[in-house]
Amino acid sequence: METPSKARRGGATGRLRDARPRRGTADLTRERLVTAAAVEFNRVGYHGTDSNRLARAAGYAPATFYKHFPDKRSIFLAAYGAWVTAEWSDVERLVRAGGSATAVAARIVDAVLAMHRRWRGLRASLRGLVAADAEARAFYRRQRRLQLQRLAALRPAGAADRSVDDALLLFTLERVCDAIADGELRDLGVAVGPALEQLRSLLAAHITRGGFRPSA
Amino acid sequence: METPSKARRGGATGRLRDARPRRGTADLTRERLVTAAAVEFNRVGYHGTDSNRLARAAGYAPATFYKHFPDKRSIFLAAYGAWVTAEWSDVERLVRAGGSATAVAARIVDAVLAMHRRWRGLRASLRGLVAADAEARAFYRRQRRLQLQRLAALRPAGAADRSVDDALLLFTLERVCDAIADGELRDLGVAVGPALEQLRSLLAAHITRGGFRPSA
Amino acid sequence: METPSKARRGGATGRLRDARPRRGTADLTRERLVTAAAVEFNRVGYHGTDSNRLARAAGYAPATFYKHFPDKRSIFLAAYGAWVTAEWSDVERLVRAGGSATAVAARIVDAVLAMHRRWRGLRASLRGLVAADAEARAFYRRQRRLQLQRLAALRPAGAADRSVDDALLLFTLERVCDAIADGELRDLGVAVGPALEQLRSLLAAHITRGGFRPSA
Amino acid sequence: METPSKARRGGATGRLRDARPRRGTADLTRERLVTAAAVEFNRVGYHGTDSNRLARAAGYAPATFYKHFPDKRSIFLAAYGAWVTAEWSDVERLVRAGGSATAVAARIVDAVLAMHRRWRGLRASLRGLVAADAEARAFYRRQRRLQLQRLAALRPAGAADRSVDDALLLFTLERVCDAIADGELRDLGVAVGPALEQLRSLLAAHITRGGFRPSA
DNA sequence: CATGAATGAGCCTTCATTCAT
DNA sequence: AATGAATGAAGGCTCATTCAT
Repeated sequence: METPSKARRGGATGRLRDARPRRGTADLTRERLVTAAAVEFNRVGYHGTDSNRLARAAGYAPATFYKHFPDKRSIFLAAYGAWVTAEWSDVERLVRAGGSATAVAARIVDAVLAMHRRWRGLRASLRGLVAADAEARAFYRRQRRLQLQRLAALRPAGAADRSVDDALLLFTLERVCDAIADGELRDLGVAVGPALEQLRSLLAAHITRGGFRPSA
Repeated sequence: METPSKARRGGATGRLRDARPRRGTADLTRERLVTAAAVEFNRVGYHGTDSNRLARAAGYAPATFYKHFPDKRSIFLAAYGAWVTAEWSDVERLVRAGGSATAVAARIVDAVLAMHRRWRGLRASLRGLVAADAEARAFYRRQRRLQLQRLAALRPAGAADRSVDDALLLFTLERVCDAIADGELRDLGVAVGPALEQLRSLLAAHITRGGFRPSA
Repeated sequence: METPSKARRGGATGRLRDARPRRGTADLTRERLVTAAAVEFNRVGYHGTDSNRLARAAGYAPATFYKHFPDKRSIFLAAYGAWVTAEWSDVERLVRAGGSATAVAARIVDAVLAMHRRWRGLRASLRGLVAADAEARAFYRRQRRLQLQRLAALRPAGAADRSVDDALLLFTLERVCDAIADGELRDLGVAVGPALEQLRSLLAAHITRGGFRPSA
Repeated sequence: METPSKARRGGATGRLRDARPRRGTADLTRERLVTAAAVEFNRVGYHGTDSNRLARAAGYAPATFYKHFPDKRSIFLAAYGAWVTAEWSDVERLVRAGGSATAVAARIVDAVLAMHRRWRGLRASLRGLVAADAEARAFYRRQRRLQLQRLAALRPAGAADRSVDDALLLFTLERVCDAIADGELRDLGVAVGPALEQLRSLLAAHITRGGFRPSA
């Protein structure tokens, strides 16, 4: 909803020259802005850049930015939304790929950790913004509720409600992956390998218990 | 209450114990600044105030702030440091008070949660700053290492090393208390009571296992 | 005259040649800023104004200043650079106008003195800045080297090198004109007329000796 | 008048301990302040320090500074006054030492250049302040008039007035020594040796012409 | 659709200076 | 005589945001 991640290339005005990405469709422009912003935020943090630079990073002028987003926070949340979407696409793909609970769990944990590592700057900024800004906080929690729904959707139709366990699982997974990605665990002298292993078995147990796929 | 700089001129009759002496010692001023800043940060967040306002909130002029702190981040970290110290004084007092592992655990969890609730704004700002600022991050992790040491000091002299478990305990305790204090759990539809109960038994088990008091 | 930002809204009837167009080109804005700054510095000195006032004096808001100059020193040096350019345009024009060495010398001295008188505040600030600031000093000396080159360029192609004499001449001319413009000579009881006469014959002799024009 | 350079040591309150220079006579304190300020100004320039630091450099508290000087400018001018006095003591001593005009001239030029070299930071600040501040300018010119009087006093009683030549001489000597001390000449590619030689013969000629000593 | 020059509010910081002791 | 904590005015600079084209 917030993040148009579908590729759209052809519809530009057939001009061949003019290297700069000007005069595309509104959606294409918006997408470029979000993508560039995600990279920028990840690199220097939310407060480490400004809307003029974000626009320039995507190849546009400052005012163009405000044609597509009401403010800086808004594009950040769009970037985060896209990030969550991408992460869940990964997860759902891995679930669909099938295999034993242990195998699926391991793949998911690895994928999630990879996403947290690659985008740890973005995620750190997210935590900062969520801490400081009510609207960002609301958006963040809305995203998490959506995640719970996606998780529930993975289960058979008539399965019992497991939202509490799901929540704690999400919560733990996210927090520990952040801690590993940021080097927080290492700084405390806690070995990463065992912690990861624990995450994997936690997830495997969860799958086995409630099983979030109808069939193997 | 705001700034008592006027309205107190005439009464310079050699009174010794006057209320709020303006020309106090440097230490007293610093302490006042930190205290006022903690309240202010807790109320409006790190980015919600500025050094001039912090000074005024303590009853001083802008320049006074910079006589005591090199910058805004610095006073924030001082405030957080004081907060951690206060929390641990509580914890250590409760440990010394004695009682069954269950009783001690319950008291500690309640005290920690109370501190997180009372100062949830401060803690949210801390997370934001830690996410954005390398020096704040370093300070934060140094504080946590100190906490591990304090925790270890509570155990009998020759006890085995349990730093990994300690770390995960601290981590969980802190994170869950933040989540409860911020209403994050509630927003996800997770009941607070059971979560708390789980925290208490986690801590009780930890005490029983490694026992952090020499005598029961 | 100060800041025409209000009171000019309605008349947007497609007039082409409007007075003082606000949204002009960057170059025009920059030029306006430099011009206004030169006047301002000349009037109240480098430390007598600030970047906000300089912007306002040119009819702009504070931030506009920083779109064109990184700092206050920078615009000052730009203003001084423009001043030097203007002075040398005068000098070169007078040289091209031709006449006897004596006549040319007299005209040049008069022109230079006029420039020093008109801009004595600017020049005094220059000396102050050069005394205090390493970068300003470097800029100033670079300017003087350029002057030496311009002077050399006035001579016939194969003429012998006279850079030492040129330097001393520039040096003397500048310093005495400053002293006269500032009233320094007068304050010492030294008559200005004779001093000027001496400058003129110094310059005339220099012209005759090395002759800085190919043809009389 | 402005600068008490006479040594005064004994009159302190006979205490032996207490390393800090507290509770001396007012004159002694003032002298310490001026001396420390001269060194400080010379090192970091007028705008490179502040009155608090000047006080600390002399071993006193900020308020003490203002017990002895009305403002920062004032102590700077006192320091400069002391500098001029010291320079002229040198010059007069060298004149009294006797010898040929050439020898005396050489010694004086060397002494003056040494003073300019040693205190080039102080002198640069002086030029900056004189450029910016009317009162500093007035003080500076008063000092130069005093110099003219001292110069005149070196001549036989009934000698003719030579104030114009004296002024130009002082002017040239000062300016060229500043230029050499600051490396300005060198930067223009002008050799220092010849320039100095020229200064010496200028001065020697001046001595011979008007002779500022009655007898050798 | 895109532009880019322009903005004004406001933050962080410094400094010359004072006052109660 | 000396202190040192305290000041308030102001200056340099940034940033999210807008407007006329």
